[in-house]
Amino acid sequence: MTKKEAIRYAATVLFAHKGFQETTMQDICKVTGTAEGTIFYHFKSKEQLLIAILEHAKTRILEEYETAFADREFASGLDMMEEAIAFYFHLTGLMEHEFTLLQRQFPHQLAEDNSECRAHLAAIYNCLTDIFERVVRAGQADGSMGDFEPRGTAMILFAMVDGLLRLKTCNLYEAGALFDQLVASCRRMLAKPRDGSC
Amino acid sequence: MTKKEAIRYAATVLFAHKGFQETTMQDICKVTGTAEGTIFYHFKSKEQLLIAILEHAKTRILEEYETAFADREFASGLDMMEEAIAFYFHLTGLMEHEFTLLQRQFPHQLAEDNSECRAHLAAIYNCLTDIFERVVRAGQADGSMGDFEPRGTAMILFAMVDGLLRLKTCNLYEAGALFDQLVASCRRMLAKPRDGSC
DNA sequence: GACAAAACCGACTGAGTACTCAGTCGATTT
DNA sequence: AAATCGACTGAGTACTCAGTCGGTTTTGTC
Repeated sequence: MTKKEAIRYAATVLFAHKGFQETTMQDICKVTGTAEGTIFYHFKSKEQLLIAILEHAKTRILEEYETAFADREFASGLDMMEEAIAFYFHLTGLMEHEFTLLQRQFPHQLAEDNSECRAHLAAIYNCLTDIFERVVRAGQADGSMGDFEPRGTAMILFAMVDGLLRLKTCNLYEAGALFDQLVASCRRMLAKPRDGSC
Repeated sequence: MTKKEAIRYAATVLFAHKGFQETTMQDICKVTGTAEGTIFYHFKSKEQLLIAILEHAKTRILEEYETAFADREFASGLDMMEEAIAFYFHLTGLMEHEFTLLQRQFPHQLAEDNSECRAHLAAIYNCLTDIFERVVRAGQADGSMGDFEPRGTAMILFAMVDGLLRLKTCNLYEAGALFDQLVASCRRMLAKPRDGSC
């Protein structure tokens, strides 16, 4: 790992767990064993360091998405939904620190007046919500899901998974323990309603 | 409004939207038109000011809960669920700044090594999640809901509502627009499965 | 080995920041 | 009229932190 990568990684961990403002450049120095000047040699400001972290996270998330969903076939929309939730859990395990960071407000705050930051965040969230929208459309196409408005339903699914992850971040509940229950709940929520005629 | 209340209110708004570390005591002075010393006369430190805010939020939430749910009868668990979600949306409108603040990490961070703060947060989250647990138990008692593990189901419901609210806080989606769809989704998720025999 | 460029170092700067404290002022009590 | 009180003031203090700059080391190339 190059020194630049080490700095970015250390900053990711520290920003995620201590906060942006709460992390000093000297904290990053201590962890990586570099001098302050070195950080500013590679990243021209603390803000640019954060943006580099977000860009890297975006790139990795899009890559993981490609390998997980490109050229895949699913038995039904409901099965694809299960796969999508599993992918989300897998991703948050793989990129734990990055997701903790994304759950914080400072990236969204920076996004308000920094278009580069805004673009990275938008790419990440579009990718994550589009997965669920694709799921709903696929389920409706193959008849395994009811006729619900796709975008809104996708946002509800995303809110469920993301909300559950937040409980973990805030030490309120161990999200992983609810995986099976979550999938079962989503199946009942999305399945085509059986009409009473029989 | 007394000066002390004005300071607490201004701090709530500023902490919620700018962050704790990012808000200076001088910011609060400007908004309230007081001198710096006055803040420290009423609250012995910046941290104690935050704790006072959380205590006040806790008190109000518990009060609102009392008036909304004490001595109420519901036609069924499913109807009570709808009422619970409506209550949550109502509350987040009423105490917008407090909820934005609760969605931030710094209260949870302070809670780690401040037992007073931890107690206030625990009281708030226990109240909010207990509502949903009561809903599930009531629904199972009257037969309108399936036989799902109550605590886990309550956490999923809470994650849905809280996750949706977060989308709003992060400017990703207007949560209110999904209220009807959310309620309908939860009904399908919780309703007793009709077995195929007929 | 010579040389340039890239990478790295760490003491230093100056703009803030939380908190203090001696003192003001109007109201109430003695 | 004197004494007491408590809310409030704002300049001062000790300290922190992002960012700079002049210098040193490492690396790649001929």
